[in-house]
Amino acid sequence: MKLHNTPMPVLLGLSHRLVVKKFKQLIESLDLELTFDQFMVLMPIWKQDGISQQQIVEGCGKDKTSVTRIITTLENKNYVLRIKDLNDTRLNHIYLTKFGKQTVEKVIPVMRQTRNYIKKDINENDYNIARSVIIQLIEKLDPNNG
Amino acid sequence: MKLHNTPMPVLLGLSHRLVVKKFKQLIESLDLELTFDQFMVLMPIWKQDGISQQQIVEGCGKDKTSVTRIITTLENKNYVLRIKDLNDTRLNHIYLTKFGKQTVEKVIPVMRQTRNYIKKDINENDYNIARSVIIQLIEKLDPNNG
DNA sequence: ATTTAATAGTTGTATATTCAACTATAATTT
DNA sequence: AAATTATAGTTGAATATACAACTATTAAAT
Repeated sequence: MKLHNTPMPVLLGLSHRLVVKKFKQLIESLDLELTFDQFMVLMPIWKQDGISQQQIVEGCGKDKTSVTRIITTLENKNYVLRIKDLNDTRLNHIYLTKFGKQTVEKVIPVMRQTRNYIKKDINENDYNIARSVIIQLIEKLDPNNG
Repeated sequence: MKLHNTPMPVLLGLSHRLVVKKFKQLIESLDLELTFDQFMVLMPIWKQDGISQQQIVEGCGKDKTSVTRIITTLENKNYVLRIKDLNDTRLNHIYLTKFGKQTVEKVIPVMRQTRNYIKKDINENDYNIARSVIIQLIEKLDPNNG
């Protein structure tokens, strides 16, 4: 596949898919029942235990529908608990179980490893420019960011 | 959502989703029964009528499973025809119908418009660096490209 | 205070993606 | 020539995504 004439949207999709694939290969060696997307949802919960689903949406960049369903999956796998707020019953608080916490903490070094692997051999300055361009794209396209 | 500490894989996923969303909004005004991913598969067929599915895989950066299924959808919508090669019957040739051709040619300007919208306000040199970094990522991660 | 609007989350439906296993055919190897 | 391997494409199952419509609850407006 010749990439140099490939439109940006295709490049973004392709690179995302390949990064996810790489991550999966690495996570496989840990023998965990966890997908990349499930991990993406676990991260904000790990960072802030008891976080609401809406806050998770903001923290992982997924649609609220996806977050709802992934949390259901995570609940069934015993990684998290979903508890209604007593004052505002629209709101759910999501907590990591002990098992969930252990799992996240096994994965984090793998995540870091993946990121280092990705960055290696790429000029650091160019890499930062690429990040900033992608962030500009997001801010431009996301109604919540611009 | 604060983006500056967000890991690259998340940024790639988020940007891709938003670009696709933008494209959809624009395509909506054309009143076509066509998704972004279906268009991504149609493009290489439009460029080379009678192309094989394997070549489409290389041309659109999708998995062969996805391509198989999207082509089935496109066939049902009467955008393309799937015809077995007479010499090598493993192989399918995919042809655009008249309707498929008309549809692609309606969408192409919208695609270009989307790309221009995306690029606008972003420093051209930075944009090119971002492209090249993403291409480096892909080449590094894709077994077929490195 | 009652109506209206906003927010948090869920569900249905259609689509897309991935992995693994599979069929069928063609090309290579010995 | 027969056995092996590679290639092209399909299918099943599990997961993820998007949109719209929905419920329930809280906040704001009049």
